[in-house]
Amino acid sequence: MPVPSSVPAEGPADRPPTGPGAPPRWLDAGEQRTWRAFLEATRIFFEQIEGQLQRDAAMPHGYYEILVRLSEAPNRSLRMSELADRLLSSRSRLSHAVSRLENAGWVRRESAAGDRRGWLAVLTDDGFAALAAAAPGHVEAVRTHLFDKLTPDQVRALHEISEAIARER
Amino acid sequence: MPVPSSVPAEGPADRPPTGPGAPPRWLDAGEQRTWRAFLEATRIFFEQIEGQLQRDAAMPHGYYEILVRLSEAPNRSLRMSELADRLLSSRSRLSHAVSRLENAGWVRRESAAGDRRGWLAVLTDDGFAALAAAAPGHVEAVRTHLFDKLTPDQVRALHEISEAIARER
DNA sequence: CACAGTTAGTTGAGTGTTCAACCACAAACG
DNA sequence: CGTTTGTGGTTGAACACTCAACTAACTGTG
Repeated sequence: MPVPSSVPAEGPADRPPTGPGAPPRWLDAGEQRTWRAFLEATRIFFEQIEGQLQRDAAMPHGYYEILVRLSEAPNRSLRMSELADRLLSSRSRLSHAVSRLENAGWVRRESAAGDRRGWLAVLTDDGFAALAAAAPGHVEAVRTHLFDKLTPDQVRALHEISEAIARER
Repeated sequence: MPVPSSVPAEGPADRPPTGPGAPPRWLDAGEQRTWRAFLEATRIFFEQIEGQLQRDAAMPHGYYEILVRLSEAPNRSLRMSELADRLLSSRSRLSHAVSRLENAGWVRRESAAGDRRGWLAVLTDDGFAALAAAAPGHVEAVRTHLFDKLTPDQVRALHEISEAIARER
């Protein structure tokens, strides 16, 4: 017997409509199917993306994104905190990741002018080359496993759905 | 300058239309926006889900899913390989995870009858209780961060999109 | 200008995932 | 039947992420 298998019997009628004491708003059968399909799809998709990048370019997708953001920035460099914000990454995660990218010679740290607490992450030429080498295979994977599987209407819908999910926080 | 910033100049006209030698099919500006919105949405969403479960139930979402699948199975038990298949999990990941769940007293291993290589993962009463305690908060989070943000049409679309992405592999 | 509070960033420990190597048993094959 | 090949599952090392604690420098306030 699954725990949230179906809508359970309602609690007493005088319960408040929300809050910690309220009965859980279980998913109905259709929602349950949508939820599991969504989990399955994202799992399969990101596994493909991650796998392709790891196999062909020896980097996790998160590191690829760091390189992309840096490559787009003026002077191919960005303050650590600014980079973390754009990537929706914790400072800690970014700090660890940049350390590894630095060891690989793809990124270099430079202390920020005017704020002695601050550091810039700078994309090196080697880093740019690694990104340029990785990009075609990665884009192809995104096409194959995402865009090619959807109709133009579905792509539009996915865009709107994504923005709705990301809205507020 | 971003690496895949726009559609690049086409290569020689006698190039093959696909294969490793073909020019990359870069994302156009709209696809790029959709792709980034999708990444952002999934990142935000899973961070919420993971965070809620970690805070309130001290388990990662992957472990919650193991408990759910076991709770749904006859005798609350499943062969390791069957469980791995249903979760789209590697055997290694599942093996490590079940070891931890075993240490927590939430799952127990039982050798499978008839195949001395095989093992069953069995949900314990403590495990069921932990799942039952975690479920309401988790379901609420799924509602808040997914279903509540979408219109019924969008939920339907998300279901179809998810199935399309998961189709074939 | 002292000092309380905030911001930038790093660090290390703990946890989870991957990958390749591995052992034990089962099935298939000549 | 004995040997090969496949399957079920585990293991340990390497890597990545999280969380909390921490240092250092900046900012605002009286």
